[in-house]
Amino acid sequence: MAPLNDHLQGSHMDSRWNALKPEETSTTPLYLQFSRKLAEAIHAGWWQADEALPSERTFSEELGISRVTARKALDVLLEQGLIRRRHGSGTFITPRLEQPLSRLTSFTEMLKMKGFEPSSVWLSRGIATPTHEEVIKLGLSPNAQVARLKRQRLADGVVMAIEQSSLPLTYLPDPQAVGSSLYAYLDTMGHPIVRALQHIRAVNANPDIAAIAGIKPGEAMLLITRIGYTADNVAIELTDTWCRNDYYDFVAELRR
Amino acid sequence: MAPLNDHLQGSHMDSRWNALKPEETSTTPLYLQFSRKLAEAIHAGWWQADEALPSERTFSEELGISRVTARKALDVLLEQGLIRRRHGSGTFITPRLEQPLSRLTSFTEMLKMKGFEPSSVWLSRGIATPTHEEVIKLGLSPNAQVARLKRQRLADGVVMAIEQSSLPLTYLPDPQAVGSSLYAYLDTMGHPIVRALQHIRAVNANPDIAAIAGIKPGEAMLLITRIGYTADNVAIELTDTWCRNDYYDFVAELRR
DNA sequence: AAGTGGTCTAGACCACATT
DNA sequence: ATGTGGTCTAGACCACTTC
Repeated sequence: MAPLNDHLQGSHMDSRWNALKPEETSTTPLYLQFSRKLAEAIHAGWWQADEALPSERTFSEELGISRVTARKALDVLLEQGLIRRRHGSGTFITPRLEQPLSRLTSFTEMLKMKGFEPSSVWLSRGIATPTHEEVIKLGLSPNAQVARLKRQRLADGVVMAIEQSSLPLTYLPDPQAVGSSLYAYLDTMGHPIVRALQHIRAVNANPDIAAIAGIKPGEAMLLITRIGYTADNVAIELTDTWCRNDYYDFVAELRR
Repeated sequence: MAPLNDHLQGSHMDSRWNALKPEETSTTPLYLQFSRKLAEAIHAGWWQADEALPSERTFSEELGISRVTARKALDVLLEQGLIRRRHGSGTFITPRLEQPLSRLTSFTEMLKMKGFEPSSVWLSRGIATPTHEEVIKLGLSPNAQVARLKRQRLADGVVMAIEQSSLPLTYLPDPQAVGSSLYAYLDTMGHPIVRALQHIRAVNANPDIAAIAGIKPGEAMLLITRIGYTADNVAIELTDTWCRNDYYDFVAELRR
């Protein structure tokens, strides 16, 4: 028991252990319950940056779960970049400044982290005959039609990106029904997108896009083409996002 | 024993099991040994796309390792997108077409996958006084100097990218000593880079870069700024990579 | 009903870091 | 020497898919 931590070992920590304990009634896996609760605790600032968490064995004993399970929960947070492990030394909170890591920080996530308020404005929503690209990438039959959605993405009122999505009409029969979140709508319709492939490349803004985005034609933009798949591995979403490079950049963390 | 697989269960599979068995002498963890060998086997085409692998229990018994260990090895390949699991059904090879997934496919990786032969040509290697950006991002002291390396990245003889790296002179005292791989050199010097943050954004090519890259000024390029960290979490590498957008694009897979 | 992946346990040993 | 993360085991039960 390190003396330095004594102020945390009394009733303070007792109530904290309780907050981390798994619910008897819940059916979700123990390690997921614990990993979520621990993530909340970290975000709530229970520990300082670079401060060591309780050891895996301590978690195990205090929470009444096996060490393997506790460790598996920590694996999840490690994967998210929330914590780091030092062999023989301990498990540590990743400093906030270095946290924009994880896989690929994107879209509204980054904006929210930077403190912006994201919003969006519909430019058009309707039904169209698919382009050649859409037919191929969405695997459409020859006469099928697509729902096409186009909108501006704003942060604090400034246009940051233009987004155009196409979906087979069979999956989105009424484009007008989509609220502010396409993904949320697909969830409620029973066709959630669970996986997506994103191609990221650079393009010069064409006059149309430039006008809508409020930049000069020819300016470099990031063009992200996303293909979204359902759990059945069917491609049902093709989205192009033109991002203003002066407001947008992507951060990715690589490890060896 | 499914009759359909009988042709794989005889001597064929016997020799295969041996190829997957861990080495008695090796000190590397069992699950890593197995995961590597299995990855090789998959790339060697032991199984077809969408074909089921042997079950976790089968691997466990045949290889003399516990199921937990076998499963942990499979976790690694799952993470890489090489396999997929279907609860109650089995573990399956990911079709090649969908494999450019993983985290973020980049640089020479993608080229090699597409069958190109990567190479590089030095444009300059020397010592310089750091820019303001370098001082800040590398945390240099006021009078420190940097080693600066600049090169063309080619694939099958065509320029695909321009890369400029800066490192504190203390970590790279002799820029001329670097061979074809900066990372390999740093490894041998005892300062391996284990983690890197990459910022990806779009820029218009300036005349200098355009000339070297063989494109028109103003063309959109991907600019990747990478900061590489050692195990001690010290930033020792700052690299800008300008990528020709007609040859380069990044692919990332997202999951929910 | 049988086979598969998904979760969980209790205990063990090793390698590394700190003291 | 002690504590920590890293690996490994043998066995168990559940949930899902397939037949």
